[in-house]
Amino acid sequence: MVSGFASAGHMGMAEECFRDAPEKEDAVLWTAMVSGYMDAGNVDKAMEFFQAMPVRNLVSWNAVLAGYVKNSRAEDALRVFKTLVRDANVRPNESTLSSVLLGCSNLSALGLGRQIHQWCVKLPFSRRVTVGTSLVSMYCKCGDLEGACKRFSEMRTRDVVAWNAMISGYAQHGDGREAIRMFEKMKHKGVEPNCITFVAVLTACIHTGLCDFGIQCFESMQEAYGIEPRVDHYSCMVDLLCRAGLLERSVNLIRSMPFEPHPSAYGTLLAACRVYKNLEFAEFAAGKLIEQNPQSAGAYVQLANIYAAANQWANVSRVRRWMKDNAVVKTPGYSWVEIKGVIHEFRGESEGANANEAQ
DNA sequence: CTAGGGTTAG
Repeated sequence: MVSGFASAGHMGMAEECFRDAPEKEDAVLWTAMVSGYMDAGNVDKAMEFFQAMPVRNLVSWNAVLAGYVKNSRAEDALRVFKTLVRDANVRPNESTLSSVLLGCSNLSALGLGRQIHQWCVKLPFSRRVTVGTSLVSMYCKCGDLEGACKRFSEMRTRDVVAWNAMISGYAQHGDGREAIRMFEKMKHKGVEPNCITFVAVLTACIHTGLCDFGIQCFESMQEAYGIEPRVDHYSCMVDLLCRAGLLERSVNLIRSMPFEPHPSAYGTLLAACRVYKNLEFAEFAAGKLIEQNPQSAGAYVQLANIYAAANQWANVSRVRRWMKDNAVVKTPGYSWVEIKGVIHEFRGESEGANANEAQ
């Protein structure tokens, strides 16, 4: 019940249940509170519970480790990992390693990642898929693509997740063609791609400018693999089409989506409209963005700039009035400089909906 | 109760 409330984000209820529990020594109960608060982003509360635990097991330690990483506190995660290895009377397992390697990735701490890699080779479970995949991912994110390839080739079994890590690694490093080659190889080996595979492949297409192949993938994921595209797939497609200058196709795709697109899709479109000087679609994209977030200045400014570039000054002032009517708050820009030990702060113009001087 | 893979604009 405690973990039920915790996973639903009702920490108040979870805490009530926790207090009423008959067995106070139960590590499972305490760990549910720790991970519940970690998931809710309340690291301090989570650690209060962890410190107060009468009995800790490996899962409790892993919950703290994973929680720190999730809440972008990788340094703390690594600190906990050191104490875990040194003086906690628990032996790390796969999930310990996954979390700590992800922590290394977030810090781009390649040296430390390598050290942990060397150290974990000796462990009995080091050859499992999960550990291998975590290593591949860590090497990719720390910029050592060669290291990632080595780990990948050492793996005895490679499931979808392992392939996805390698494919997206190539895609992230701008080697879209190699990513696509891996994708073909994966299919050849009989591993079924899943929805995340296609996000990685579409990303690779974006980076490599392979518009037609991307469209082909998008279609085949539905027809050949029965995977329904999600918001992220649509976002990739919008980006792909926009970069190729196919604005109309991109708008049609957005219109055909069975759900609301991610706001960034409109942002991508708007930016592309500026490049390709398309006023009609710019109005459409900016309108949607403003509808979703009328107080934010970004879309108005973009739109006004597009009109200005087309010498449509009447429209520029229309956008300005529109901004005023919606009481747009422009977050003021700050800058500071240190002169002889004194910090001088400057604040940009904050009021006034002057679309030209913004940006 | 913990734990491996994911993207894009400016």
